[in-house]
Amino acid sequence: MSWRKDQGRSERGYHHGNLKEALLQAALDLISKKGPAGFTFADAARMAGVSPAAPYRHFRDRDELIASIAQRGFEQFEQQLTQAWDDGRPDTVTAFERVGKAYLAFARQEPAFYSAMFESGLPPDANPALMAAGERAFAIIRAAAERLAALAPPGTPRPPAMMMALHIWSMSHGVASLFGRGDAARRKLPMSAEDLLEAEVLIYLRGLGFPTDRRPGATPPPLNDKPTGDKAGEKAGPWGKAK
Amino acid sequence: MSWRKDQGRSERGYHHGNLKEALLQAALDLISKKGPAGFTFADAARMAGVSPAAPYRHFRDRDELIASIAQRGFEQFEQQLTQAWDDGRPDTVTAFERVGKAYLAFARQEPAFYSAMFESGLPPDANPALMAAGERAFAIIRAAAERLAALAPPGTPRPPAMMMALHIWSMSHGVASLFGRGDAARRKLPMSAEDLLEAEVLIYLRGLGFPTDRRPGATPPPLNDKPTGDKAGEKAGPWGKAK
DNA sequence: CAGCTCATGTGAACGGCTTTTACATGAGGT
DNA sequence: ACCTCATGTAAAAGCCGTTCACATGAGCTG
Repeated sequence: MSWRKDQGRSERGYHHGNLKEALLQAALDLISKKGPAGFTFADAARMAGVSPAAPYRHFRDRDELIASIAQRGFEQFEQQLTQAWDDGRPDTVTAFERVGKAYLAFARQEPAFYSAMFESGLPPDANPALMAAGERAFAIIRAAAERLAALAPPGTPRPPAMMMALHIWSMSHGVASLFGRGDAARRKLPMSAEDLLEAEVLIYLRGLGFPTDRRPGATPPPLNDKPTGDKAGEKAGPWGKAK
Repeated sequence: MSWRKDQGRSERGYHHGNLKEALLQAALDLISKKGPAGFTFADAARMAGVSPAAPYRHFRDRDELIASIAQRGFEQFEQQLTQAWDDGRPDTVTAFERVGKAYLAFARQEPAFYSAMFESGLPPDANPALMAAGERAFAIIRAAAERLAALAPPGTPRPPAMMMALHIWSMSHGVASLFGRGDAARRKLPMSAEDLLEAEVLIYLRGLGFPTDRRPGATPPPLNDKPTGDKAGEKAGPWGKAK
């Protein structure tokens, strides 16, 4: 019984009672500390106070545990994105930018989930449920892009919503994985990852012809402006005072 | 001697003669097949035809081998980017887009290097040489952005080159890691990763005020156009016929 | 060429991990 | 009270990373 951690609150009998949940929780802790590679099945078992073989009653193998975590991550991710999108309130562009921020916030606040979702190296085709969860999360971005595309200024060609969604996703994921987590490759940045992503998305939207003026005192964007935002009052651009 | 692979061409004596190189090569093979997590030190030793302890004469531990590969990857990466950039010939915008393509091509053609560079989960601060190599590669993108920023159309605020470089990097990395490798999470895309990235960069540049017209018969972009490319002849936008 | 030295490779061993198998426990239904 | 089956344990096999004492022989020195 050397594996028995005495730290466990409640004395438990032969059966744990809630092992599956305990293992998922323990795995989350471990992954956030040591990355998905450093995480070991045995460690999770130890942390849950059971023998190294016990987890096999709940997960076929180590990969299935990680896949479960990734799936759960996508579900929480979907929730966060849904909440950020808030069905496009108060206006489409504002809500859209909020989605970008939520993406980054999730990567930062849930690095374990994020790692399991995007950096675990699992074959995505092997797990239909996992893939479906991922697609549901992406569907939020896709729906937001759809609404945004519908507002494309008249006179300009309407951008395909799917393409916009993929672009936004790649920007968010790129910023998140390169600069998003404290542990990850932190380079000296002239601005925060959040500001970086916000500027990127704004410039991109402007490239599509959306007006992106957002001064504090400004009236809400009419969304049917002239194709570009090049008019008086815009002198700083979407970036701040980056050196 | 059960580990001795008879497949080795030349019969060798007690000493391998070129073990370090052989290990790096073997590791590349293995990583491209099974990802950086699936790669094992012992496997590399087996493949090189030496005992499992031999690699320790050349690498402090497994992580150092992976770091060596990552470093080498950044060096090759820098070469490819430099070549693609070609000092901005024949014109800055064309060369800039070529850099984006080269980024993606590297991720696709050298998945093992790419994994080691960006997905190995190594602490970047622990290895100065590795970090330096990474920064040299990024410097190419940065230099290209610098040249591009200098050509910003007059009348618009000049975008900070560092920010542009970070944006381009994050787009490229985002597309590459989400859609770039055959093995990686391949979702059904309406267009290739290459086209996706190209459109993304073009839209972004247009958002900065650069003219991005690139029809086959068109004259080389004058680069001092009116702020936006919204003029006759532009009716399809940077995307193709995406559904 | 003889001899020395040290980089490089070997064998064996330790501890840890993953996974399997036979067995133990006890919660919940009959 | 009894049975059954999900859940947990113990033990073992096989792999890996890593270390250490020892073997080999390439290359220098004289």
